[in-house]
Amino acid sequence: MSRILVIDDERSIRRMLQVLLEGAGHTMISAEDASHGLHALAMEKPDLLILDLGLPDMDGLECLRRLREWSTVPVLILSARPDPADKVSALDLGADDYLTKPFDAPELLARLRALLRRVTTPDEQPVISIGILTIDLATHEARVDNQTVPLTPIEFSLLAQLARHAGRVLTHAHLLNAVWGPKATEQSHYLRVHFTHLRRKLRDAGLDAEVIRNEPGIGYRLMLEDDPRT
Amino acid sequence: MSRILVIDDERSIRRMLQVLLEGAGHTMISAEDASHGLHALAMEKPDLLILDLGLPDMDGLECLRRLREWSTVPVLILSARPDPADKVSALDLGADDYLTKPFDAPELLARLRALLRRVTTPDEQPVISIGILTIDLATHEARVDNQTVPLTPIEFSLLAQLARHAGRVLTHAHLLNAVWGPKATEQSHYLRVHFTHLRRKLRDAGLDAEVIRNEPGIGYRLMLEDDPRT
DNA sequence: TACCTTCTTAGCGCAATCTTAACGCCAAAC
DNA sequence: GTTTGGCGTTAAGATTGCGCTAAGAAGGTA
Repeated sequence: MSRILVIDDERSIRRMLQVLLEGAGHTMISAEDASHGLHALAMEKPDLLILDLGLPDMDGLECLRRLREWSTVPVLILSARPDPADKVSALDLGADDYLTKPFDAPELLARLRALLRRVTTPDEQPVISIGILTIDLATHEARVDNQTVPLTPIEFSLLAQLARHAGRVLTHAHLLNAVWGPKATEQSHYLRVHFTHLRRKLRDAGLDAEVIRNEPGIGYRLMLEDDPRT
Repeated sequence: MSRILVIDDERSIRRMLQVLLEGAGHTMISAEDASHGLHALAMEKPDLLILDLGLPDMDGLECLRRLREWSTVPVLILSARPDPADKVSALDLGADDYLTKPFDAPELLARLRALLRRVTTPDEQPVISIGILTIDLATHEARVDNQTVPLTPIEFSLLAQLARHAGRVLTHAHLLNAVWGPKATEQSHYLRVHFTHLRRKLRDAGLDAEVIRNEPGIGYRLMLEDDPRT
């Protein structure tokens, strides 16, 4: 998901954050003091910085001030001091959020998500790419070879459902529920008709229609790669 | 400095925030329940929203979810419940920060400054140009070939909405919220009528009316270039 | 008051899309 | 070898969504 730099001198905290962040799908880079941290920030260009204020070689606030002279990376401060005045100085020096130790792990992750969401540019939309097929959830566009395939609303949402869980089988009931609502979970013939249309349009656009595969009696799946196990 | 909307049902809190915010140089707008708050958000377009989760007419999280369907305003949550799980849900529904009552006034102000600093992006240009069409958000003027096109307020704000997100599909609900407010999210026939008028005026001014394209069942989009597919 | 602009509401026709039904195919089960 | 259930395909109504027009309603101004 995102690359996160942690500057903290305590090995145990770094360990704990590593488990936490990688468990959430992020990549973690770490540094154990301010000078290495600033160097890593310049070299690695992470998406976000978690900064402990209690560093051995430099005051944490000073570190923050220096990096803000040239970097706009979002910064979440970790600190053992719960004094509100500390929070105010850190936030005014350019920090984006401030958590006091001990912190609640799910809350930390949620605050990271909030920061990353705010920072990722709005045109960096959720786009799913599978081979030459790309599905843009925000603009409701499906492209093959960068050529837009005109899909109807139902066709698009079927494809989007499959793409969201690419490679896995989605049951008839799941697809019907997601596209037509809970009242249609029995109408599996809808799927046969609309998948015919969808496959035809994808084939006309130059895509191997085998990418949408049927699992008899179960449902449908979108193949991730050309995986020629019959 | 900034215009801040406060949605809170307690008069005493609103009073206190008023003193606090205006003392810091901001302008405060307030609403005492969710429905008035959503209305004020659509009408006043504040720079930031402070939302209390304990509202009389609607669950605060529901209110947040609704406004996030069409607004990207930064939101700071105020809540009496310190449960971390509440924080996680609110942050994941689109909140940017979360403070529990009672809060420290200077910390609140600092967190507001941090949010506003992060959000006030210099890239919101007052003039948007797409081909021979230019839209001046400051003077509320639309020009084709440097010739002013006389638009009514609703027509202009529809066009401005599309232009702000040129190339992307804006859903019916998004447009209706942005132009008419949250009470009109179902009245999609408004869009048909006013887009007819808008397209006619643009066509009379010499612009290809195809620049405003309909995505059936979804919404409308402003085409970026002449993209003669189909 | 009268006039003018703008917005709201209703209704019509058309085209795109969806639903429904019917038919043939295939593979597994009997 | 026959039957049966699930699937793909096609085509015909039925429905929906859209563009458009026009007639009130509302609000502002002289």
